[in-house]
Amino acid sequence: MEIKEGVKMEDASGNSSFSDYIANCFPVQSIFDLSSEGEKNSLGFMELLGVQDLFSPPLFDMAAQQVPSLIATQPPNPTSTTKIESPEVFNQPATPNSSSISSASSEAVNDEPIKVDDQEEDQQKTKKQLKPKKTTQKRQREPRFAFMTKSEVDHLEDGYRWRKYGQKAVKNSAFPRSYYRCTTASCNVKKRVERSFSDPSIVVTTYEGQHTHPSPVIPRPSLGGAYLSSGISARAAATFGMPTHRTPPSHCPQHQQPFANSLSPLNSGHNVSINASFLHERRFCTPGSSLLKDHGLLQDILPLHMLKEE
DNA sequence: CGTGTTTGACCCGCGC
DNA sequence: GCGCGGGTCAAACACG
Repeated sequence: MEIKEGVKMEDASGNSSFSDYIANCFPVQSIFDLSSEGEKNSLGFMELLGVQDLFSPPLFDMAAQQVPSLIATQPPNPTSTTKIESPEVFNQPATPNSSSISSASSEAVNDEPIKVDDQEEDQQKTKKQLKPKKTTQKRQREPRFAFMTKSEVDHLEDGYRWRKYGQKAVKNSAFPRSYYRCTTASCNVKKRVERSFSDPSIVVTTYEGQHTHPSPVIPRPSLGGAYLSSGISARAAATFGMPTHRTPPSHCPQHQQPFANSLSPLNSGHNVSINASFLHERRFCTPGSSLLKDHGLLQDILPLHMLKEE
């Protein structure tokens, strides 16, 4: 059983797709559709990842600059995109080995990058429920990203600790939706986990907000380990809820294959983007590969050929 | 005892 | 205004 993930567009504000989000070892598809307000959304991918404060700026400046443009220019793929149900847009697999259905989600209604103010607002809005006082300010939501993961388990390991705070039955779905919140005190990241109505084997994990902290689960392991050795890869993956090998779940034996060659939609024609963040994983797919020299964090960000060029 | 889950109640936004 | 559905709270409970 393989895990297949993707990112879907929450609320279907757009329909451009990253149909080839992740292929080979970890076939993940995604759409980081920033449409509607997306074109003017300056929210960098890494910012959305919540890693902007966690890693060295140059690398992520690059990614943040390139990724949105890729997103903006990423044309809808009529051959691989299938609207299964409205309003959410799903992506049918474009490749045989990538059966993940995915689309990207961002509810970044603002073109402003996420700032601390947003987090404060988020805290306020949560408290607001307890207080009868109602502000006239319309509730603002964090950017959301949804991954569709083909898995038997609902709650996938992503390196972060989550506390379930609610569960609701979903209309038109036999499967309930679970609500999780990052257990870290200062972190407001939430995620929803639900099974796809159209395909119960697919788990839709929707992340909302950004982690304000590194992944608390299992510190960086030694090189050559079976787990991620890259904080970036791990965090990037974890931020998006991508299963990593940092915490190989016993309940998920071989489901979670390392993802490599990932995020190809972001990657198409550019080879620079978040997908490179998962490049590292490939080393686990092909451990014998001597082509991959250790470039440290850079290797997690830059594709191999770029490293060679530099 | 600390942490996480369950679950009914409540709040809020939205459409009619 | 009302009802519906989504989202959240928080007490009770389970577990290691």
